[in-house]
Amino acid sequence: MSPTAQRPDALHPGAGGRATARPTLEEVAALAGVGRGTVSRVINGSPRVSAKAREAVQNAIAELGYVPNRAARTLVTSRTDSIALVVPEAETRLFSEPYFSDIISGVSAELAETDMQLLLILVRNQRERDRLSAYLTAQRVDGVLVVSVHRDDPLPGLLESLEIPSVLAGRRGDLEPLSYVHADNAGGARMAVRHLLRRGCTQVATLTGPLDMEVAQARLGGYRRALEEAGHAYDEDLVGLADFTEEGGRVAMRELLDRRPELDGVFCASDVMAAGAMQVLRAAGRRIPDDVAVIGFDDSIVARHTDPPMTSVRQPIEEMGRTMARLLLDEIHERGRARRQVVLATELIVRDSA
Amino acid sequence: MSPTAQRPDALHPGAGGRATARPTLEEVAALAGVGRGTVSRVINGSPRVSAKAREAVQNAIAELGYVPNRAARTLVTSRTDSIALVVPEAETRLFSEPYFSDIISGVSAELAETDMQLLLILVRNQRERDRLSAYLTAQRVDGVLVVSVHRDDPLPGLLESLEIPSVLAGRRGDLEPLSYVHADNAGGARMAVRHLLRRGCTQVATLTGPLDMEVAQARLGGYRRALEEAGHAYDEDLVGLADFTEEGGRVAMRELLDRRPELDGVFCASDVMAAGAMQVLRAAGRRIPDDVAVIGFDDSIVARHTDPPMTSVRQPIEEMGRTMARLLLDEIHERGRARRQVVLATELIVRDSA
DNA sequence: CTACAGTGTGGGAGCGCTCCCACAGCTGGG
DNA sequence: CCCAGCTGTGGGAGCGCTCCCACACTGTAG
Repeated sequence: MSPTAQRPDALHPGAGGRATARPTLEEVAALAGVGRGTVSRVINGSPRVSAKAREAVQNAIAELGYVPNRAARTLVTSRTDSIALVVPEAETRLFSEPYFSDIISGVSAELAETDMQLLLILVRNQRERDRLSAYLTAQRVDGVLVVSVHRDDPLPGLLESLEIPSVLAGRRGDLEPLSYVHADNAGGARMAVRHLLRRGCTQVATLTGPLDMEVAQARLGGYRRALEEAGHAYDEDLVGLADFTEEGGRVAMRELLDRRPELDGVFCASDVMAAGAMQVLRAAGRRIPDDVAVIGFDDSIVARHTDPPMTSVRQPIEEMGRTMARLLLDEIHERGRARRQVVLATELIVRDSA
Repeated sequence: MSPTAQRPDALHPGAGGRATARPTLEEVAALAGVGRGTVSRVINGSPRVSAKAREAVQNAIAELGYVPNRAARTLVTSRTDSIALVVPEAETRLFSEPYFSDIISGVSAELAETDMQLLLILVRNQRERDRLSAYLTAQRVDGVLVVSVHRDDPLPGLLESLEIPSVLAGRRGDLEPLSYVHADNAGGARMAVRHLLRRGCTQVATLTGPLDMEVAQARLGGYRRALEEAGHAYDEDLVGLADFTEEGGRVAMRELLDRRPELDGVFCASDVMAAGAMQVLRAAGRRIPDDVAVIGFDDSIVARHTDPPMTSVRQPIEEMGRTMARLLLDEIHERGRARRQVVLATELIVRDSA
């Protein structure tokens, strides 16, 4: 314990040592020799302050290590300077896992510049859903991000009627009134199927997600469109209804093989479904990609580790998070601005499975 | 718009229709025919209230749909009723991804019973680290959870000196003064290596994580201990230093094969390293598990999808999150209670790679 | 009958801000 | 010369709570 030993104490340079009470606006004002109002104006960036006063205040703030008390500010402005990221828990498990952390990472990156706080709210049952309603009604956040939506999810409706600024990842349907950001699911699917056709597949099947989700619908739509553009008739027997999960992919793939043993390509609406499908195909003695080419969706971590490594459609998830945050901040600051929609491009990552 | 059309409006049953301003304590008091103090006592569960008054207040609260204003409460109590989950971003990428969501899921589950809010703070560079310091010093949270720690991470030291209740996932070293929760890394590693020995391996190598992390050290320690217990000398040539990543695993595995071509088992301190190692082994013409048996750590999603599916050590991550939250709440409510440590058991999930 | 604990209660003070009104000082036009 | 009209400024009021003091109103002991 030498006197020069550095201690992580660097935050009260002015104060004479131990952690005293936090300085208030009034103390800053006293030190700067101005009134409370002037200090407040400086902090909030008002132009109506003389250069001299502004400098005095800034020095005082630095000297005291002043940080505004958020609660006091919230009490009078009824802004909270915080937004909620709501995750319907059921979805988290379905989506490829990195999705979740990447969205958060993007949102957080965008928020880092502001002094907004990010509140995380997982909703896993009706009770928690009710709590969330009460929470939102009590105006405890300035805005809401929703990570994934089912067609019949009541949450977006609630947000709409409460008129809370909000942005969804994905949408409920074509005419989603709330702002949302999503990847070009249809385009990605179309790109994948075209890739299969180009490499010579003539019997291209698909494994879908749960069709009460717009993402699943959109990916199926892209599949269908690519086939039709290439002059193939849409054949329902080539469509395997599944649920984004590995086990669902296995089951649907088996049925598909029974119905259409001659199929030579499969576009899967998620990587884990594709992984399941690949297991089934291999068990059935099909070589990948020679007998059957397989493409997944998400470009998640499993895509790199299947055997062979999987060709997959990548969506810019972190960018989606960033965009969501940006839209939300806009909506919060310019109340009543029109809702906005953003579609981000997807990309085909070609590996060895197709 | 029929008059009976249901609107999601159920939260102001007493109010005569449109969203009016939120009711205050005072209005509740007026309606219940009591004073402000009595209402406050009822809300905060004080015993010094007559049954009659309590009932009147509860009715008034229900009728008005009253929800206390958090900011006002915070202003006077200087409790914030929120805790921060801090994620040093660099780590997130290293750890197998589900780790992150599972910890959050556990924490959130535990918090659901309380009215604590969960704040998420990602720290990815020095600037954000500074902001966090200011944030914590300004007492904007009642407690802090830290998701993963390096030996030289300054954050735990800061938390210690600010005396903020905090719980770490993992620890810096043997004598970690802060509360922490971690999996039995050493035990899991030992279990894995014993499994390899039991199946007949005689030359068991290991791939380590970065040794400035205690987890990596502990897993290496478990490896060493199992070998010594079985009467094998510790052989440095069988230890490949890596960094938890897939590429790191590949590089270290190649070196290991050069040094000790006769090795017949590898314990890897993470699944993704094991996946990288398996690629290298296969490329070198080794059959898994017949020529070389491989075990990973984390039992993450990749473990199920490698070829062959990987035997791996599972840690109870969600349970870790839950426990962290529980310890933190205790520490917040009983200020100055002794720091606590919790170690949770790991489990060997046997698949086909060993 | 007075004294005196012990309950339950009302309401003032005050947490640290922002908002806004009043006012001082300084132009410049009539 | 006065009176607008600008800046820039100080400080009162008040946001919605909790804390705590003072004050009934009981009941029991002296």
